[in-house]
Parts: sequence; C-alpha cells; structure tokens
Amino acid sequence: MENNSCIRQQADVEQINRCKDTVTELNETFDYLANGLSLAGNSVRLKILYLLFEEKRLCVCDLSDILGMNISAISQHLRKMKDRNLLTTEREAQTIFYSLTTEYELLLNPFFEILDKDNILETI
Amino acid sequence: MENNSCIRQQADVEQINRCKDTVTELNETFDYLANGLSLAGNSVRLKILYLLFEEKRLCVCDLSDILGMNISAISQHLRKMKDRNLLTTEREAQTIFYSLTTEYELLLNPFFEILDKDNILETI
DNA sequence: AACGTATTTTAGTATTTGCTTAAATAATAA
DNA sequence: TTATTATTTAAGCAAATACTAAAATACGTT
Repeated sequence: MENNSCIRQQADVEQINRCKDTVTELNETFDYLANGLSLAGNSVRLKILYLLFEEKRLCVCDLSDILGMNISAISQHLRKMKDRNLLTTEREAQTIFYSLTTEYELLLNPFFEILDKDNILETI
Repeated sequence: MENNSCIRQQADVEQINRCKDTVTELNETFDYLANGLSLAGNSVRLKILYLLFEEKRLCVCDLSDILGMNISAISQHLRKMKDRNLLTTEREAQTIFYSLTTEYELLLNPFFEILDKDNILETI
C-alpha cells in the first residue's frame, strides 16, 4: 500500500476507530455474505434463483432448456449455489430437483419483488 | 451449445414455456439487477456499503484508512458503485463524501440486518 | 502564480470466473 | 449385463475483475 499521506486534517478519529472495530469484528461475516451476494450477482444465476422462487422446483434439464444453455454450464452454476446453501435438492428417480432455501428466499425477496413488478425503470 | 438431447420425458412443457416467456420479458431487468448484486457481492464493497449505512457518509480517505487499502483502489470501487447508482456524492471543499442511495439502502437492508446482529451463524 | 491537499484516472498485471468439450457417475429399463 | 436417461465432474481457455504504481485533475491557501 502506498504511503498513506491522506488522513485529512478534519477527519473524525473516533468515527474512524469505531469503523475499524466493526470491520475487524465482522470480517468473516462480510466475506461470507459477499460470497452469497456475488452468487446472486450473475444474470444466469439470478434467473435460476428467480425461476425457482416462482416455480418452487426445477431440474438441470428444465433450466438448460429454459435458458438455452449447455447442461454442464447450468450444473456448475447449481453446484456453486448448493455448496453455499442458496439451494437444496431432492432426488426423484434419475431426476434431481433444485429449490431455493428459505433463508435466501427471504434475503433476495426485495430483488424478486422488483422482478415481479418489472418496475425497475421507475424505482431503481 | 451441445445437441440438446435432454428434455426429460415427463417434462412439464407448459411450465417450461411459461419460464421461457418470463426470462425473455425480464431479460434486461435480470442483467441490471445482477449487476447491482455483483457490486454488493465483493467484500471490500460490501464493507463500504455497510459502513455508509451505519455512518451515513464517508470520504475516500476515511475508507482507505478504515479498510487499510490504497486510496486508488477504494476510489475505483466507489466509482463503480456511483455509476450504478448505489451511491451518491456531495462535495465539501476538496473533500467528496459518499452516501448510500435510499433505493439500495432498502434493497440491501436484509443483509445489513444480518451484519447488525452478526447472527450469520445461526440464521444462514 | 505556486504549492499542498483530496481525489480520480490510466496502464499494466495477476487472479478469478464462466463456458466448452469430453469423460465419469448414477439410476432405470431392456 | 448392456443400453439409455439424467446429471456431475475435470481440464482448458477466453474474458472479466481487483489491485498497484504513476500521472492527471480539482479545489484551496499563501
């Protein structure tokens, strides 16, 4: 890091120390949540999440067909989200159905609402 | 894309067509929201967003000090978020203060609440 | 004007990510 | 057991991303 000549003269030292403390304390939580957000922050995965929100459950094959993408590519996206607990699975014979976990259904709800209303242009 | 031999035999064709329609209709909205989520989905930027949520406004210099990072690196993160309307600025002499836009304060609120309580381990 | 402070921008590099192709695993049917 | 259907995994490559270092811009003071 460059020699930090900044620290402006009227800086609020108490505020800065308070902020440093919260960053230190919550450090792992930031990493963990940022990882969850980054998974949702890809348009293919966001489509998958929203489709599962609407349809309750879908298999790789369905999603591949819906999104016009390689099954392997979809499978790799699903795996990431399952590993990070955004999704769960249930098997029915050869078919594996994916669903949203209730935690991420809640967390992403404000985003899903925008999609529901498709009112992005007015509100955001 | 590989030759799509999938389409499982008991697939719900109506469901698949309905999904294809929503994906087509909302396509740009997905891209737009995914971009917003991906900005929040980086631990440095999520820290910045949360600090601004707590402190209302901070300048590049404060954030550089708090996060122990190069001013240039912080400035580039701030620019991205300002360009995508997660942040606004107000100038006070040489100092430029950044704040959260109310839209993203609302959208990211469920995530901020987890950080507020630091209850990640129990809930997610 | 010249200098100092605050911030942004540009260029370059190393790492990460998303997708393709091909091979592997798993359940069911013949 | 062999074949078929459904899905995952592994390897490789192209594109995107985050950071560093250095130069540029902008405001304020002397």
